[in-house]
Amino acid sequence: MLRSREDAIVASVNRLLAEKGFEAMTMDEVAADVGIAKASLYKHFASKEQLAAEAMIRVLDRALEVTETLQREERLGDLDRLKAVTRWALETQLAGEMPSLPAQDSALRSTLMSHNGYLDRLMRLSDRLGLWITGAQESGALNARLPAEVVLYTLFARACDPVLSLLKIGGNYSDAQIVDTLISTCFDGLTG
Amino acid sequence: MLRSREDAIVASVNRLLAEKGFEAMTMDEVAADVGIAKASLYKHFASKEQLAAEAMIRVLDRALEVTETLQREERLGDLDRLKAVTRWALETQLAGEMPSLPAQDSALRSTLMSHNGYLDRLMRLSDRLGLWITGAQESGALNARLPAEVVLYTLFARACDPVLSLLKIGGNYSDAQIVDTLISTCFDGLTG
DNA sequence: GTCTATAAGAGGATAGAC
DNA sequence: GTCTATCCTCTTATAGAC
Repeated sequence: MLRSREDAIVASVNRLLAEKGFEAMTMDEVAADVGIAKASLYKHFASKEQLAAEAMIRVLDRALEVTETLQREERLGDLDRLKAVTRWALETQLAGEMPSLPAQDSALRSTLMSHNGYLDRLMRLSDRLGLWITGAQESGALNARLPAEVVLYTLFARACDPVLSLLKIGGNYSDAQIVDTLISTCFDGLTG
Repeated sequence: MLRSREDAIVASVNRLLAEKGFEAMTMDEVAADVGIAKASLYKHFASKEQLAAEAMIRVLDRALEVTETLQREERLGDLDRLKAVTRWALETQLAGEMPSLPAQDSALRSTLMSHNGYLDRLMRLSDRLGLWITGAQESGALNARLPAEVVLYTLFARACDPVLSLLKIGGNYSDAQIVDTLISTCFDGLTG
């Protein structure tokens, strides 16, 4: 019961973070969205930063599940796997479930960087993606002149790319078209 | 004299916006950075949002100058021009002079969307880039299956791409390497 | 136009009863 | 663990003297 209440809180936080970002999200909104008093939030989580960290952990866990499933698909090449996990991230963003954190907020960053649960998951995910990246580079499917670090950062950034929300707001394309287009521009570039 | 004072204010705002973003920048910091009292700021500019709009206008004016210079270079193709203006944007970001605004803040967005000076410049820039985009697509230099809107949004987004600051923080690459790499991933993709 | 001082309000976090 | 009520700090913006 406590667990499901906390799940509900984190689910609300996740959605609000995706919708408005960390700074614009207020603890009053979270409490109202969950349907409890603000003070009760603090019985479950120590701070707004901790709440954001829990939401990120939830997303990282889902990403790790996705990568594990893709790893088991033996008919897939490493480039296919990278595209598939990118597709999952774009679809998650499209569904309004990809929390967006500020790139440089100091208070939040220091909380995240000292949060072992978060760091552990982030490193496990980075390691797995790193293996796919070097694998795809060795097979020639990915540009081998790009440092693996650049590829990794690019994929993480594309998972939160504001281009998706601009296209969504424009309303001229279906969700599937948006995802396909962004996969194409990310991997094949604008020159195609 | 009034003009140069206001120039100094906007220059500080521009730098602070690039460094910390709109929400993290405070009017106290701006006043301290310029070296005047906070109340004096409000004799020049009505609000924090107006200040951000002025900083954006300054950047858009510089972008328009860059595009005009590139338009006059007759030996360049449209794709070369698009790459050159993207390069300028990345170098501006590297120099800590590209203001970063939140993608979805409502108060700021409504100020910007009702600011004629801002809107006018944004549309003039978009129009010019739009001509280059369709030109490059017609000559086959740019993927003609991509809607011009997608290309335009992608270029705007890459001008503020967080990947640049991640690579800069990492410290493993020179500024020139970072810019070349991001131009490459943007136009040629990760597959190369 | 610049300053000091302060209003006004938002938002994170807590006290203390139940 | 939940609530109401409140604290406290930060930040935007303004008042009013010079």
